[in-house]
Amino acid sequence: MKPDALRGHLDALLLATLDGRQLHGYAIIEALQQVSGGALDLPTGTVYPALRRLERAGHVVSDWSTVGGRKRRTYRLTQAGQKALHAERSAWREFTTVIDGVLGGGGKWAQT
Amino acid sequence: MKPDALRGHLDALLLATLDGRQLHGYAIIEALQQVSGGALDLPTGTVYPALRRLERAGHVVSDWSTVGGRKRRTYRLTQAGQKALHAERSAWREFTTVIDGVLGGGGKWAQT
DNA sequence: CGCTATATGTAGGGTCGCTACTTATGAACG
DNA sequence: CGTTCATAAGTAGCGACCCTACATATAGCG
Repeated sequence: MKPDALRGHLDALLLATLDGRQLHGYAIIEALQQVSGGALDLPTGTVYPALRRLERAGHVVSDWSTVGGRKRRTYRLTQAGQKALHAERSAWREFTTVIDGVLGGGGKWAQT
Repeated sequence: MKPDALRGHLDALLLATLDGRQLHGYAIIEALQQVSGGALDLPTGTVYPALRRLERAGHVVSDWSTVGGRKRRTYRLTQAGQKALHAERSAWREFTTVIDGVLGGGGKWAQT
C-alpha cells in the first residue's frame, strides 16, 4: 500500500483502535498490525505525533504509568473523541461511496 | 467531504474519468461533479496541475484543439495509463478493505 | 462596454505522514 | 560486566500534493 494513502484517515484508525479500550502508543501500532493482517505497519514517527494532535484536539486523553520500569503513556477516548469517531466513520462511508461510484461506475462510465 | 481526503486518490479519479473517452480539463471537472452527484467539486488549481503530473508520468497524452474560438487541451489515456488505472483500482480495493477492517471490525474490536 | 460562462494556467502555502535519529530501561547471553 | 535486542516514547526535517487566490483569454448577452 502506497505510504500516504492514509492521508486524512489516520485519525479515524487511531480513534477506532482506542474505541472501548485504553492502549499506549506502541500497543496501538501492534493492534493495527494485527487487525490488518500486517498491512498496516505504522512507524512511531507517524503515530506519536498523531496521538499528540488528537490530544490537543481533545479527542483523547493520556495517563502516565510505569510498568516494569518502562514508562507508558496510555490513551483513551474522550466523549468528544467518541463523537469524532462517529463522524469519521460517516465521513469514511461517504468518501468510499463517492470514490467507488467514480472508479467502479458499474462497468465503464455508462451514461444511462 | 473534507477537502483533502482525496490525498493520494486523485490520480485514480482522473484516470477513471478518462477511461474509454477523451475529455479536456474543464469537462473532467464537470464529469466528476455529475457522477458524484455534486460531492466532488474539484477546483481548477487541483485538476490542471494533476493532469500535467499524469502527462509527465506518461499516463495520459494531450492534444490541442480549438472549438468555438476556445482552446481545449484534450486528454486521453495511454496504455501505461490504462495499466496505472488498473493498479489504482486494485490499490483502492485493498485500501478500503484494510480501513474497513479497522473501522468496522464487525462490532467493536472483538478479539476472537 | 460590462458581466457571465467557458477554459487553462501559475504561485504560494499548509498539512501531515514518513525517514532518520535520539533517549531510556529490562532481559538475555556470553 | 558488557553487549545486544525488545520495548517504549519522542523530535527534526523533508517532501508530496491539494488548496486558495489570482491571471489570462474568448464568446455571448444585454
